[in-house]
Amino acid sequence: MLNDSPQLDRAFQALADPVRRGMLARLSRGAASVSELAAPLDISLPAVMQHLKALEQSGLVRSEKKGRVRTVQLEPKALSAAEAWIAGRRAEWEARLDRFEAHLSTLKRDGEPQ
Amino acid sequence: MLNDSPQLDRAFQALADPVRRGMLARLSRGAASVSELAAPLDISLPAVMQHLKALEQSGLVRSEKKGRVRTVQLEPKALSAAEAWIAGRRAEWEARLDRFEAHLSTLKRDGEPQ
DNA sequence: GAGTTACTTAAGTAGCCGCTTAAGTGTCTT
DNA sequence: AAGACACTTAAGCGGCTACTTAAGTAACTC
Repeated sequence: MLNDSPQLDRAFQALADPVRRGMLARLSRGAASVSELAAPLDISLPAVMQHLKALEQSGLVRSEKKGRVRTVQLEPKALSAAEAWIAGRRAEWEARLDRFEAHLSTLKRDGEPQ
Repeated sequence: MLNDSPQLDRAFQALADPVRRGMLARLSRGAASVSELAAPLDISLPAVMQHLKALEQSGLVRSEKKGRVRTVQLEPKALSAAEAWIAGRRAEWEARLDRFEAHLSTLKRDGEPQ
């Protein structure tokens, strides 16, 4: 498990903003243009562009321009990477708890050794 | 699904820093004191305290002081909350993809209607 | 009670973040 | 060719972040 990953930094950083999470939520229901992403938001277009840039650099999103319209898509791989990091830590913690509880019940069954 | 959650903001923000992810990784192997957390790090103790504060405010970690030692523990609930948000978006996206592919194979079987 | 240990608080600083307005740049539409 | 549209770039600004050093405070240890 690699904690020192600029890619994970960027992914979690991107996820830390409610505006960007909103954009991701919208994108999870299907690809969208920049203006479609901007429509429900109360911020300027350039601000949206900057959020989009953060999302692209984190790898959470991919976009392509056709004519004058840029279409943005979710990139589930980066989403998985972030999810997996968390899941890994939680799994480790819970495995440790399980071992501890197993140990406790052993003591209960056999009586404290020595 | 709630994107406008300061708690999620703080959790992902906390996860966005490699030092804090390192601390969480250490804690997933068991509780630790502040100095134990600080030992492998090349930063001052006050800096560690500030990271710890970020982790506590995000709910990812809980700590308790006994005598002069503060012991820090992972809080799997907050970890799950962050994990679940990501999983939710990914699930939605993948369900959409599945429907789309099912639709494609319908077309292939039945021929394009109209 | 004097020193050591384990934090803790305070204050200051450099750099990044999210936003804005203003001014482009290509691409359709008429 | 003129205008509208969908971004895109640039520049600036206030607030937050991640440190630092210096100076506490409270709990052990001798």
